[in-house]
Amino acid sequence: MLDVNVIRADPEKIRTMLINRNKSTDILDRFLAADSEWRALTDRNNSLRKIRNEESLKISKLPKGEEKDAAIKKMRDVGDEIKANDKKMEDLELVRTDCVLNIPNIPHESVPIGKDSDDNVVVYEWGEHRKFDFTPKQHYEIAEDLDIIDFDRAVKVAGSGFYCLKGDGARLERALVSYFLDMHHEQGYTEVFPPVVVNKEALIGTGQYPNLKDDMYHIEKDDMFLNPTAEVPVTNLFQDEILAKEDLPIKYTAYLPSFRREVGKHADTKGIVRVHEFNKVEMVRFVLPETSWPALEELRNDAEDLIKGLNLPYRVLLLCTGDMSFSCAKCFDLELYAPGKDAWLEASSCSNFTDFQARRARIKYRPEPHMKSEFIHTLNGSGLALPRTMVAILENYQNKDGSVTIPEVLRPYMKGQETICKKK
RNA sequence: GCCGAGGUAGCCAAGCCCGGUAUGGCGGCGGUCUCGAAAACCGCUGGUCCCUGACCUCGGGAGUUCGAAUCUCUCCCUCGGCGCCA
Repeated sequence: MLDVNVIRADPEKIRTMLINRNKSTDILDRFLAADSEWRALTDRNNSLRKIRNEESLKISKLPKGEEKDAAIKKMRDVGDEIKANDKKMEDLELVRTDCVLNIPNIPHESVPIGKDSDDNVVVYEWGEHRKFDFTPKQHYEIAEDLDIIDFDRAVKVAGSGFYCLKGDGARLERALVSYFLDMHHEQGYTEVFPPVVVNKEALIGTGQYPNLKDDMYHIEKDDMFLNPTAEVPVTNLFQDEILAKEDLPIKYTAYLPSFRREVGKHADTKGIVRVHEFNKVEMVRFVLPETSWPALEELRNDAEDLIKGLNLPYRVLLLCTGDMSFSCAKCFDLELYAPGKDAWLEASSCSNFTDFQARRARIKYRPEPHMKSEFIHTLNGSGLALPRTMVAILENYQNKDGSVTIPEVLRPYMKGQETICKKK
């Protein structure tokens, strides 16, 4: 959520931003109209309340009689007008809130202006693309040959878009989670395991609600949602808090399943590149405003170190204005190269949300004792999404005989095992 | 799920029955004093705005009233007891 004062002060800046983000500017005009009317009514009610407060106190001191009755009658009219104005304001408030909750964050000046993913900028690539002396297979072929992922039986349990890891596949998943969390621990993050089910307030806090509401699983009876990303429960842990300045920065990491309905997205239906439920390790940082830009670089480095450790080729993308998600001021995607598919797979998204989420979730700090509290800045990044890391490992580490070599850093987590071979 | 007790400022409490300006303590910050500190004393210590001032704020929302922390309804949360249960 943007500061409404910023919107009022320079609406044209917001208009340009919306255009750069490929969004309609109607929302801005609706906001401005509702806001000015709302403000006028607020002022009117403010002065009416002042009168009522003063007169009510006088009434309490008047003796019973005609004078008192007349004063009460007069105040009854004032009360009625206040109530009528409140009623009008209710509708305006709905429009105002709806608008302000749907206006995206302002991109940082270093973000390239562009229409869609074609305009994203490749910052750099890392790692050699392996030369194969055979035709590399796709991950689902490898996985099915090795019997480490069962797609068909998972469908019986949950439907399409779900999968079941098995044997060394399940063990590899667990090894990856442990490796990620241990690395983050060394990078100074505190591990948390928050609830997997989140409420609407939390989703508003991080910006998934209302604009992504149709892409989440909703538990109607309790009006709860299945977590779409650990960013939601972790960031909202500090909802409505004023954090001590000396406690910042706070660095949290969490391993949590994530759920996405993926409506209307039909690409990559085969395999585990796009699925409804996937595990992810997430990093979240709560920082002082003046430190959030260097913190974004650090966060990205933390994620990159995981990939480097696994020795997977990857590239860093700087997302353009049109492709960036709603709450971001700036976002880097880390994409792993998958040679079987011959494609780049997004395994991490590292973003600075500046004060956008903090304002929605009301997370503040006090710059100096007795000074007004101010919003902190929040950042998060995947470190990393499990399925796509799994895909990249299977495809990059596959051998001619159908086996897969286990990356060295994961072997300690798998009792020293070096390869995943076909069971006889 | 049922019954009971609660939710008041950073923290702890009073006020609620019986409606009339949000009361005290702790902690924190500043000042006086001191070589310095402690103690003592004084002041400050929720939010918004068009900031000499006003309005809002007692878990959320609605209602009654000239006026609601206080009365009524409703929802949420915490604690305790009972029931059910992996």
